[in-house]
Amino acid sequence: MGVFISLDFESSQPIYLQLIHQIIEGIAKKELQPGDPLPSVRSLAQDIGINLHTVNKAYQQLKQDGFLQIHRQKGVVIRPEGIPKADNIYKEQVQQKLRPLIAESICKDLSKEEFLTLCQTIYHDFQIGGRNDD
Amino acid sequence: MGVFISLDFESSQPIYLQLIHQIIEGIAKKELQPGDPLPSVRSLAQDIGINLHTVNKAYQQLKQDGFLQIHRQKGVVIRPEGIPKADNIYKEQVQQKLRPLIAESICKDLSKEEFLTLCQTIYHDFQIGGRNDD
DNA sequence: ATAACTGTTATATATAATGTATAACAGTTA
DNA sequence: TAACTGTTATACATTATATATAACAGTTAT
Repeated sequence: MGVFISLDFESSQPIYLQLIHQIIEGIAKKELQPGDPLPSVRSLAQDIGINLHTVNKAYQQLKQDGFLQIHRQKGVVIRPEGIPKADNIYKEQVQQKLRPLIAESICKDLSKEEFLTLCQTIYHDFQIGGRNDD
Repeated sequence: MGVFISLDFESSQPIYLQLIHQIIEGIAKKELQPGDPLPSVRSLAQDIGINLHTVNKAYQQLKQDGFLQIHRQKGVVIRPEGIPKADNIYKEQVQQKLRPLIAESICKDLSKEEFLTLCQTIYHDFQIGGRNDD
């Protein structure tokens, strides 16, 4: 089971945040599915050359956000019951994060249509095409 | 000209970042237009009860990003030539910021259509009061 | 039972980011 | 001259980030 984590140690973005995003992307791409095991804090830390506490910080936050389930003596797995669905509170949090990005884009004359196209491109990268099963 | 800055000192988000976002939102809403003056670092700092260096840090970054023009002995104004238009590099930066947000939304079963609707709502918020009919 | 493995906790250290506090400088304006 | 600009420098405190060890409590395989 290969580890598909790529970190940028030159980035101003904290390592534990990059780690969180990489794991979430793995889940979004269905490379990681509910029940799938993740490396132990020690093995993953050694594999990517960082401290086990940095890995643990990422795991703890992912657990807090409902992405992971952690058994003290067993191990770490993707939440078997699935990731908690988006509620209204989450949607507001998303909007709060989108706000500065959209404001800046408006200032720079990036049209709404272009912005939405940028979003669509990312969805395409994740190979999600607004699937309809009716 | 009063600048409506509202900061959340309890937030984990740095003050200078909140300040940057507020000013950019003001420009996006056309409340601040090219050539418009901004308060001096000292007066704005005193108005909102923070240090002048915190204001200066925000101003410097906004200058770096092309939003402000700063004359050493004159003052600070919204860039008279207008804000630099979005280029491909900027679009890639936007996508890089959108990526974790979209990945998380996919994990939480927020559909692409719902996500784009959230974006649309924000665009609608910025459109209010931005109507200039002549 | 021993050894190797889990997550967890504690302590300590180092560096950077953030924010404040003073002070001074150089130039402009009233 | 006095009051105002942005700018720079220094110092300090707090928090965030990251690492380094060490130990603990339970599991699992040998």
